[in-house]
Amino acid sequence: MKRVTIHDVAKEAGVSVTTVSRVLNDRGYISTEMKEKVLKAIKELNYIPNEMARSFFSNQSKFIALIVPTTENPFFGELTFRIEKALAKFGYHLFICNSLNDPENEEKYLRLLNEKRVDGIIVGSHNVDISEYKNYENQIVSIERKLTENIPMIQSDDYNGGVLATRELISQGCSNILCVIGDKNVETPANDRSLGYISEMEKNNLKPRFIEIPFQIGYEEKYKIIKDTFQTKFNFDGVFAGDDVNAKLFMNVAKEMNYDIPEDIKIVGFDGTQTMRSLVPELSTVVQPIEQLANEAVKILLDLLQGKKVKKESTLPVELYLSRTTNRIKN
Amino acid sequence: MKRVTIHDVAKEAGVSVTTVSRVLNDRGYISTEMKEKVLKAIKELNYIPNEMARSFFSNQSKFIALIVPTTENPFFGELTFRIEKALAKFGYHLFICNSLNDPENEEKYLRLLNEKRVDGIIVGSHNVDISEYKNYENQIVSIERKLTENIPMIQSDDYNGGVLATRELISQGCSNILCVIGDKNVETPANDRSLGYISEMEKNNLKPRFIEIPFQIGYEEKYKIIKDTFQTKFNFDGVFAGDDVNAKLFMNVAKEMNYDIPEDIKIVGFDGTQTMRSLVPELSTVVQPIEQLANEAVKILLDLLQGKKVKKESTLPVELYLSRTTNRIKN
DNA sequence: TTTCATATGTCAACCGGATGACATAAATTT
DNA sequence: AAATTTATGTCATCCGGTTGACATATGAAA
Repeated sequence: MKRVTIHDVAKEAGVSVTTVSRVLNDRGYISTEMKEKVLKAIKELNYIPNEMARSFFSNQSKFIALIVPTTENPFFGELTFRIEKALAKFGYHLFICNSLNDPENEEKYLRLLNEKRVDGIIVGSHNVDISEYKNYENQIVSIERKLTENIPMIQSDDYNGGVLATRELISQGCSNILCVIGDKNVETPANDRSLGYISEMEKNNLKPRFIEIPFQIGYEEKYKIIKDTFQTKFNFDGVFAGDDVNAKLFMNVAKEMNYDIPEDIKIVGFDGTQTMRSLVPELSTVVQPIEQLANEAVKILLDLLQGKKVKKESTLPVELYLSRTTNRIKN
Repeated sequence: MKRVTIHDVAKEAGVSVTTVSRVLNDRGYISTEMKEKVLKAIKELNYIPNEMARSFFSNQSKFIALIVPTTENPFFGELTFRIEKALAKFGYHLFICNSLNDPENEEKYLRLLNEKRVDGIIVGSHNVDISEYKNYENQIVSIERKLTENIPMIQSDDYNGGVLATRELISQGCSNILCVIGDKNVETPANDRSLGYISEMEKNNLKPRFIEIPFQIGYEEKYKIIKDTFQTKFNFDGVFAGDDVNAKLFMNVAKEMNYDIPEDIKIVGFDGTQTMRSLVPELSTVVQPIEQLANEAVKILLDLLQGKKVKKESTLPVELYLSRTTNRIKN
C-alpha cells in the first residue's frame, strides 16, 4: 500500500496542498472552518507527515548526536539518559555514538555533521586529536572537555571537587593521600580535580602523590594497576579516586588484601551517579550535577544552533556526599 | 558560504551530474579515467553528499531506534553499547529512546517509524500496552519481551538461568529461597526465570516463595521493599534476585542488618554485565550473553527490513558465574 | 469610495541527489 | 559488416513537503 501524502489529504479535503501545509504549519490566514475540514481529512486518511522530507527541505534533522566513550560506564549511561530527556523537551532526538576513545571512530561521527544527518553534537568523549573540531565550532558543545577556544564547554566544578574530597580525607586523619588521575596527555577539566587536590595537600604541608589510570582501559586492566599499587607501594591511608569506578575497585582490592576501610584506608570517589550511590552507598564521593550538566549542555547547544551568543564556559557546583569510606556512619 | 552539491562537482570535473552520481554509487559504465577526474573534483571541493537528501530519495534513514527503560541501568547501558557497535558494522546508526516505561512515551517513539525518521526499532522496554505494535510488525524486533505473535523476539535462556541459580543455592545448603520477580502483570520472558526457579524448588521438595519488585521503580523504593522484606518476614537463607541491581541491594541491606553473606544468606543475581562483574565481583550471578543478544537482534532486524524470512524466537544460552555470595571463594 | 486586513486558491520553484529513457560514439565480438 | 558491449552525456522526473508570488474575494475601517 502506498504512503498517504499531503496531496492525498488535499484531495480528500477538497483544498490545495498549500492550504493543508498552512494548517500543518500554522502559517498565513486560515479560517477555523477550513482548518477543521483539513484536520478531518488528515484524521480520516491517518496521514502522518514524512519527517524526512521536512528535514530535507528545512535542512534540519532535529537530531543531536552525543559522543561518549561508552554507555557501559555508569556516568555516561546516566548522562545519556539525562540528555535524551532534555532534548526531548525541545523536539530533538538523541543519537548515540560510543567512541571507545578511538580517534578514528570519533572522526567518523563528526562526519555525520557534514552529511547533514545531525544538527549538532555534544561531545563527552576523552579523545586526543582535536584539530578536526575546528571546522564545526558553531554546532558543538562539550561536556567536561576542552576542545577548541570557541567550542562552549560545560563542566562541573572539578577543582572544588578535588578540594572538598581532599579536605574530607585530611579532616578524617589521612596524611598519605593518593590521587588517581586519568591520562596525563589528555587535557580534560577532570584534571582540575587533581589541581584542587594538590592545592589542598600543599596547604596542609602534605606531599601530593599520583597514580595514573587511563580512563579508556578496561576494568580488568584498571584492577591490575590498582592491585599493583597496593603490592608495590603501599603506604597510603587515603585515596581520592578520580571517579567512582576506580573508587570501588580500590575498595575491592583493599578488601581482598585485608585492609579495612575506613580503618586503614579512606576513600573518596567522584561522579555520584544514582546507580553508584544506590549500589555502593558506603562510598563517600563528590557528586556531579549530572542532570544540570545535561540541561545546560542542551540549552547552550540549541542556542548555538540558533545563532545566539552563548557562554563559552559554564561551571556547575558539586556536592560532597559523605559515607562510610571516610568514616561517616550511614544508617 | 554555500554548501557544495553534486552539481558543483559536476561543473568542476566538467562532466554531468549523472556521471558523478554514477561514480558515487558505482552504477553503470565508468572508465577509470573518468572516475579519477570526478574523485579529484570531489576531493578538491571537499564535497560530502547530503545524506538527508539521499535518505529522502531512497526512503531509508539508516537509523534504528532502541527503546529501553533507561540507560541508567547497567544492563541497558551495556546493551545499548553493544547494539550501537553491531549496527555500525552495517552502516546503521543508533537512536536512543528512554521510555521510562511510560506507555505514552513509548507510543511517541513508535510514531518515529511512521514519520520515516527510523527504519526499524529494537524494543527492550517493559511496557504494558502492546496493541500499538501490531501496525509495525515488519520493522520491529524485541529483546526479552513478548510483543505480538509476529514480532521476532531475542532472549536469553531465562528458564535455564532460573534453574541454574536455584540449583546453585540449593547445592550450597539453602532451603528457604526467596525469588524476586518483576511486575506480575507484565508478561516478559524474564518471568521464565521464576519458572525455572519453581521447577527446581519443587524437584527438591522446597516451597517457592516470591517477592515482587517492579523493574521500573527507583532505587530508593526497591531498597525500601527489600528492607521491609528483611524486617517483616526474615526466614530465608537464599535469594534468587532476578537481576544484579536487586542482588546488590539485598547484599547492602543484609550487611546493614548484620547478616553475613554467604554465612546467613546466599545470593544469586542475574545479568552479569561487565560493570557489575567488575565492581561487585563477589556476586554470584547468571550471565546473560549481552553481546550475542545485541548481535542477533541486529541481524534479525536487518534481515526483516530486507523482507527476508526470520526466526520468530531466538534463545541464547546463559552461564553461571560463581563467587562469594554463594560461598565460592574468588581469588 | 477607497483602503486594508482577512481568507482562500493556484502555480511553480526548490531542497540535493537518484534514476530511467534515450542518444551517440568508440571499441570489441561475432 | 553487423551486432554487441562499454563509455559518456543530456534531459526530465521524482521523492514529499515548504514557500513565495500572485490572483481574487470578502467585510470592515478610514
